[in-house]
Amino acid sequence: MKIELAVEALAALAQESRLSIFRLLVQAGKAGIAAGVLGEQLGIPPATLSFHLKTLSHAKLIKPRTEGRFVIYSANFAEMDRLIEYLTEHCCAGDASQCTSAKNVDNRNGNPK
Amino acid sequence: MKIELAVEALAALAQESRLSIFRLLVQAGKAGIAAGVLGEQLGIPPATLSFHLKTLSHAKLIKPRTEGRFVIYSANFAEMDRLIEYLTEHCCAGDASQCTSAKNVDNRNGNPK
DNA sequence: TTTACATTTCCAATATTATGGAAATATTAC
DNA sequence: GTAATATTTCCATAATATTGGAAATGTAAA
Repeated sequence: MKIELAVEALAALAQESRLSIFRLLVQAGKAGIAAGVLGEQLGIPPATLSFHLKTLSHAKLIKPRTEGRFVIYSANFAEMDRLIEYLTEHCCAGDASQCTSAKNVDNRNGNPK
Repeated sequence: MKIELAVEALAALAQESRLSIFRLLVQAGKAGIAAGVLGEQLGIPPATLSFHLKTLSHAKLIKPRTEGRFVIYSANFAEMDRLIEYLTEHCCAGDASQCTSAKNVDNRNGNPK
């Protein structure tokens, strides 16, 4: 992943309305949620919602699909994983003992987590 | 984690210089890197660097420690993990089959990853 | 084909963030 | 002390993002 893409994805998530939208979509899974339902649940007016959905879509963090009059959005889990991988890449230069992150601690030597 | 904290952390990372700083520090592990070295490696002037380091510190993504005249910064792995957990919380409502994320697929039933 | 509904685009006002020179502060070496 | 080095604060300028009403667009049901 190039840094420009990572910055765009992070910027897309770095706003309260958009982060709320994204989390609802992550929780909803493949089924997704219609734009109008998102707006109603979060109390965001249509124009503002559309602006935020466009920002998240452009960052590839969510994907729209059309069903009749509705536009259903769902999270792009692959892209989210790529972003997380980018953030943790080469963590502690591959030496887990240099790292306090539980996730990265190799416990075969019996070290405490 | 409260949403305000998550937004602050994401906003801190959503800028090219700061994301570069953070990644260098993640790779450096506990040892960390001095402010001046970061500035030199990334070609960022002192005032600008200090502004960005303050932003990352305030979001608790990095931690400074003083060693003589130097200020050594290191990544806060625990906070990074908390952020990632917040992003992926309740993913697909706990039903991995609703989710295309390899990381979240439970393979005990022999489903393809 | 008219009507209703869902969503997006347009636009202007407002708010927030980034940049870096110069000066101030802090620490160590001489 | 005085000089040298590291980092931060101050500040003005410039750039970018957010908001939501009103109008436009797209879709489907009556």
